[in-house]
Amino acid sequence: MDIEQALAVFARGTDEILPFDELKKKLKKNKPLRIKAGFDPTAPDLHLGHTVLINKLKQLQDLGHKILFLIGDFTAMIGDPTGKSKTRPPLSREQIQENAKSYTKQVFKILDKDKTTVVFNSQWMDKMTSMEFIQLASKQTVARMLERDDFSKRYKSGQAISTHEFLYPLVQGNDSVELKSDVEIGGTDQKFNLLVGRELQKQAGQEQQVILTMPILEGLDGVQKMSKSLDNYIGIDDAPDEMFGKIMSISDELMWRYFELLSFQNLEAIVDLKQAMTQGKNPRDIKFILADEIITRFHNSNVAKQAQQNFIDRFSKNQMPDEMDEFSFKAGIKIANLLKDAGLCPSTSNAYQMIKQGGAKINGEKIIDKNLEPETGTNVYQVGKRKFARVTIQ
RNA sequence: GGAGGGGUUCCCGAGUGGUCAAAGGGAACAGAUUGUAAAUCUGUCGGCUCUGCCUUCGAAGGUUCAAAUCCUUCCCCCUCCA
Repeated sequence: MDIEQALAVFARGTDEILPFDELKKKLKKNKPLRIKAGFDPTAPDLHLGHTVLINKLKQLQDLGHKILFLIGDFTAMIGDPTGKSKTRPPLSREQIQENAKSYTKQVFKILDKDKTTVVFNSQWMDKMTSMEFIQLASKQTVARMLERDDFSKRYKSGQAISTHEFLYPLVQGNDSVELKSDVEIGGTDQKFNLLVGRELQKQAGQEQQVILTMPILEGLDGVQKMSKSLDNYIGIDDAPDEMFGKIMSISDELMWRYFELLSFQNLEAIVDLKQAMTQGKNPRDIKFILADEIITRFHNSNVAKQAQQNFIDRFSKNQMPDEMDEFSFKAGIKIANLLKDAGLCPSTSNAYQMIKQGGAKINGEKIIDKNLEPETGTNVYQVGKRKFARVTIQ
């Protein structure tokens, strides 16, 4: 493969590559590059948002470059301030260990385990003395830190910024020095942190890393970035039916964004789909294609087909799902308590409201009487369109 | 260290003694519509033994028939001056 082709692989789907010419120079040396990507083990489950970046790593790995998969176990204790409007609560060592384990396990669904080097930044950060840490801190100015969009916003709007949050970009940058990385990949929101790495490498007399930023994937709401804490994510460990449902619930507009960032289909194929839609193809069916590809990737093709069938049965034909949680209660229980205890409503107050609004059903029949005490027998209870439970009254 | 401003229900944000479970907006949830899309309309949105009762307005005390609102102490945040 020549350099131009390799560059095309680097560039596909990226937001920015800075500086582009330096990447070219690095590639001309015809040696495997050291590609660094850092992950904060704050959330134990990977979601599709993370995979935008991991997919890119996979592509570069296939080109023969060396992937340095950095788990920021030390930095996690600081809490990355990126994109946050508030200080993050620091994590304990134990939590981080747990999260890191589940991280690597999931990541190797995409990356080739044997060709990936996993490193933890505590490996060198734990050995750093206070003096060295202060020296590190001296390499950046407060004014420069405040250039960061999220810091300056918080500062201007009168929100707290703790001093330790300034240390995050420095530690991340220092990781690049330790790893002698040639390229660092991150989300667009990481741009500042990635650039600090360049600066620190320069001060350390190293060849500077090229930074490559990937777009941030929006969550199911289509507005905020996909994240676990906002609960707008599709986890790569999600059950097939759940994945399917979530993908179907995204807006048409967002669907194209997902195609662009998550699908491995080539760009021409996506253009064809867009054209088909303007010519009257049901957008729902195009979403089916997306769902199929993604579920096949993380599960398999058969399950993906099954998930689609389940979806059609349940929502298009309005059937009940086959599998649901089962509960058993003693006779005399009031309907509101039953709905709460079966996990269909968060509280009895909420249950009364659902009944009032006609959102609660038994075997598909709306519940009218809010004081109902269901008779003995097994029935399917439902709240809204997607919460079901099979309940036996004894 | 000094001066001032502020902490309200998931978020933003009104409320300065009773009419406050607390305006308004956002998010979310339910119903109608539908492609479990968007948009729109309607309703809900602390808890419970649910036409009533209980607990919330940074924390703890106090004043009062009555407090998110007044007083005291404490904790936290912000701004300006040093």
